[in-house]
Amino acid sequence: MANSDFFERVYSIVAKIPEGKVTSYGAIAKAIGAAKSARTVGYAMNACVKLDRDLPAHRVVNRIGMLTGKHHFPGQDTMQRLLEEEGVVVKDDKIKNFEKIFWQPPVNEYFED
DNA sequence: GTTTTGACTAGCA
DNA sequence: ATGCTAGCCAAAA
Repeated sequence: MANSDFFERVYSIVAKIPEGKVTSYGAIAKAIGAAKSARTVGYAMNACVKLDRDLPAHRVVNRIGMLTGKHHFPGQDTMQRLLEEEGVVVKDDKIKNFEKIFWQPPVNEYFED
């Protein structure tokens, strides 16, 4: 199917992140059946910007909820601003109540194999 | 082909 | 608790 590419799998999950919620690279990696590929997930996100994807990359942070990828956005504070616009509280480059607004991506059966 | 890189994570000092 | 090291995987050079 269209998700044959690793990037497409990542994009499929990221695109499903509810507004006002966030998730981690590791969670996404696990959801697509590549729990060890958390780094590669971030790699895909960097590529997604170049591809002009409408993915909510600002909702994806590392496992502790820190905005590690903020420097990759057009503006240095763009990521945080986008999050705050959705109601996500960000403090010192870290998401407040991270565990509260954490969104666990559903593991699609198509990704299991 | 091999090497480098990176928006990660878990473990250890 | 904070900081560093090593392991991990996929794409780009």
